[in-house]
Amino acid sequence: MRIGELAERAGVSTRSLRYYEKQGMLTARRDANGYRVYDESDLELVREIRALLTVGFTLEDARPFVECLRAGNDTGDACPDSVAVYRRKLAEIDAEIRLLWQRRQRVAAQLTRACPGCVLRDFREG
Amino acid sequence: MRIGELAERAGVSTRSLRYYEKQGMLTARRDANGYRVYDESDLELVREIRALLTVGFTLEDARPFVECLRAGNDTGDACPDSVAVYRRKLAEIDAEIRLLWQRRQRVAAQLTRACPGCVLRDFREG
DNA sequence: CTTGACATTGACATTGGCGTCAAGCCGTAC
DNA sequence: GTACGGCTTGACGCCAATGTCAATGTCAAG
Repeated sequence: MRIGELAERAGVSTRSLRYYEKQGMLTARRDANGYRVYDESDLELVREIRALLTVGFTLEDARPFVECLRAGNDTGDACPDSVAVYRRKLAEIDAEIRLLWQRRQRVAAQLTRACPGCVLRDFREG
Repeated sequence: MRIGELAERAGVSTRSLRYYEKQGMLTARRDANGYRVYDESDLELVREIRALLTVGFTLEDARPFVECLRAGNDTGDACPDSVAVYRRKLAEIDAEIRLLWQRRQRVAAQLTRACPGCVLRDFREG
């Protein structure tokens, strides 16, 4: 299939597919016209990438998963590098949540100080 | 005082101060040389901005606080607009935390599936 | 006079994942 | 032949908050 069909089937823009290719996440054969040609495995690959991006992974984070799939595994997370990324991302997410929570506490404290009753009123209203 | 001293005392770069000025967050008198001249109230203002930035506010978020201080209030959050920003930021932070939490759950589920025992082992180790 | 520390403005680089043109080639249908 | 849609590459825009030149001006000390 060509880039338009792959984009359609994977639910991404053609722009994104070319971007992924430029980042080395995707490779495409070319036909006589120079048009990119993809097969079913490329579709799976793009779907893997999208699934990871939607849970907050970066493209770089997704790289080991892509390489794992390319190596012939049926899932991208069948390789130790991918599992390591899972664990690292979990830690990152936890750190972010802690940071956000601290900020929340500080802002809530400021709000309470600036406008006593505001926070309490929130709880009663919502 | 001039820009270098203000930067030093507020703990920011001179580059940042000029940027704040370009964004309309800070105004400076100029002496005969064209050099920016600041007073103590400007220092307070910059400190207010920094305090807000460090809890995750954007410069735009900080604008009502700056205007509140300029209006003669002794704290930046003495005005309703500032309080409104507090409330909005609280809601934003809560939304972010919820999103991160959902992601965390999904990643944890994937990790468990890809490597049963990994998550449990984390709890035992740490 | 020169050096050096400070000041000025302006503009480009960074990070990420694209959207959105722009200009042109390819192929098919009419 | 021409119109249309899909493909190609390339490049700029966006968001935030600076960092980092670059080229030049100012001022006090030696």
